[in-house]
Amino acid sequence: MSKKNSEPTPKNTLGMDVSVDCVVFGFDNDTLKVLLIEQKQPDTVHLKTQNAVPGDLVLDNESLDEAAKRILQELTSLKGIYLKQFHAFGDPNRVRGLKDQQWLRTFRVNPERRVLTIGYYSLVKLSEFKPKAASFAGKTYWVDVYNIPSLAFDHNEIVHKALLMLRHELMADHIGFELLPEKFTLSQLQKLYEIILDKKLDKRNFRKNILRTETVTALEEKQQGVLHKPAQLFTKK
Amino acid sequence: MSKKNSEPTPKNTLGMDVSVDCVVFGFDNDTLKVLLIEQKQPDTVHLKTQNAVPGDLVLDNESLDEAAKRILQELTSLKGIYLKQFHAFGDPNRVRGLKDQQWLRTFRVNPERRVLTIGYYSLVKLSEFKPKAASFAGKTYWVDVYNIPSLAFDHNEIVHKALLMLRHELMADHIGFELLPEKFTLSQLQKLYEIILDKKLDKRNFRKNILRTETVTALEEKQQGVLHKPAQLFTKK
DNA sequence: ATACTTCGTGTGCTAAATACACTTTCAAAT
DNA sequence: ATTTGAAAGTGTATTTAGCACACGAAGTAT
Repeated sequence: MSKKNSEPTPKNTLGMDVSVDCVVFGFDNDTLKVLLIEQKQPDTVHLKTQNAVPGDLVLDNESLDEAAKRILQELTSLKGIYLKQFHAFGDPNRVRGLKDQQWLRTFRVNPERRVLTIGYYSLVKLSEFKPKAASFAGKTYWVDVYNIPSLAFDHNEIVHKALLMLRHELMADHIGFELLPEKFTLSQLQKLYEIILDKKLDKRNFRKNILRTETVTALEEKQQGVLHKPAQLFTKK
Repeated sequence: MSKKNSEPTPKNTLGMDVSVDCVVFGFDNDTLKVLLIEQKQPDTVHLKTQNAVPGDLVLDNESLDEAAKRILQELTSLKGIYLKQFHAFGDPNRVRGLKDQQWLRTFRVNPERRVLTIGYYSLVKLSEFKPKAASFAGKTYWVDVYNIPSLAFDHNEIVHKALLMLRHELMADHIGFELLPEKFTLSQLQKLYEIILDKKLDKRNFRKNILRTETVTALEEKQQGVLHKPAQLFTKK
């Protein structure tokens, strides 16, 4: 085998760890929230814990989409969650914090190995969400997407980009109801849009638009127990 | 160090090879083309060579964007080429062809290692393109994007997705002129749009639109050497 | 001079986007 | 029973963007 002749000089024999990070969005009727986890800390280290977006290494026999689905299901029991790959983050210096390196040294078999992460975002019905203990996480929190604390690694950048991509897709594909309960009113939906897009919308025009796209259908049912005129309920078509 | 207590079971210590594949688009005034390379073949194997999209492993100290830029510059001397990450392809079975595995065995230090690839597309001015010998490539070809032969790995899928993303971005950001010479006529630009979007456009409406977006500026110069009324030349703003 | 070819432009029509305000319906309180 | 509060639900007029359509102008070649 005359490898030498035809072969380009072999490069990068180190390999990388590949992880998937999920920016999980939820909506509580007032604010758009992102799910954070408290990073597990080494027992011996008594620093303040860091928060992060849930993520994990991609297993050897698992596709990226499968990894993302698994991460979500380790945090919650929900099935059929909306999930979308949005960007790969591969800067060689994305892990530069002291705490980040400490964390890697404790929880990774090969802490020196470069880590590439594939960003996904997912849309979750907060009403149905029940946190579960996940192997990679301690406590979980929901925080306002417009007021995110400083996160581990490059997760602030990841969340920011996820929001931009979500805005894009909300306009293009009207996926907003994925964040609402099964049954919802058009006012709820409008408020959701206003918060994600960060601007006020006109009620009548909004309704015309949504009804024209035919992504939702009216139910024969009305809101109950509100102290004003009850709204008609809708569901996704 | 009581690792055992706080640590989730370590997973996936194998690591992956991460590569970047570039779908390079060019335009020759009639067809939208994609740059393919002839994959180097092991000397001892006398099979028909396969074609592929240019790509290479990401080096240890290199970001994804840098890797993409390097791959392009190994094929051509051009600088400042338009480049955009569009998707990560990470199916564990993306390398399933016999030839693909043979190729990996010859040209990769760790041929069994799973390979993840990050897809980029780039827009190149064909007129200025001069192919260069790249370490990872044999000959290079331009082929019609609507008539792509069977490619190595999952590169047919990669090219297809790149085209979809290019269409999206062409509409949103009017990046078409990246495929044309410095100076171009609006008719050339329109033809480019028609070919990328695969549909006919109305001349007057197209001009109104382009001029309204103000992505191009008129030059004080006209086409020369054409056997009809010469068109005004434009350049990107 | 003529023929040939593409360039470059204006208008009317239709559809979509936007701005805007009042009446209705229910529950709660009196 | 009546009133009050609070969001629901609805129509129209105006502006703007999208679309279809045809002909004279400016150059080259003979």
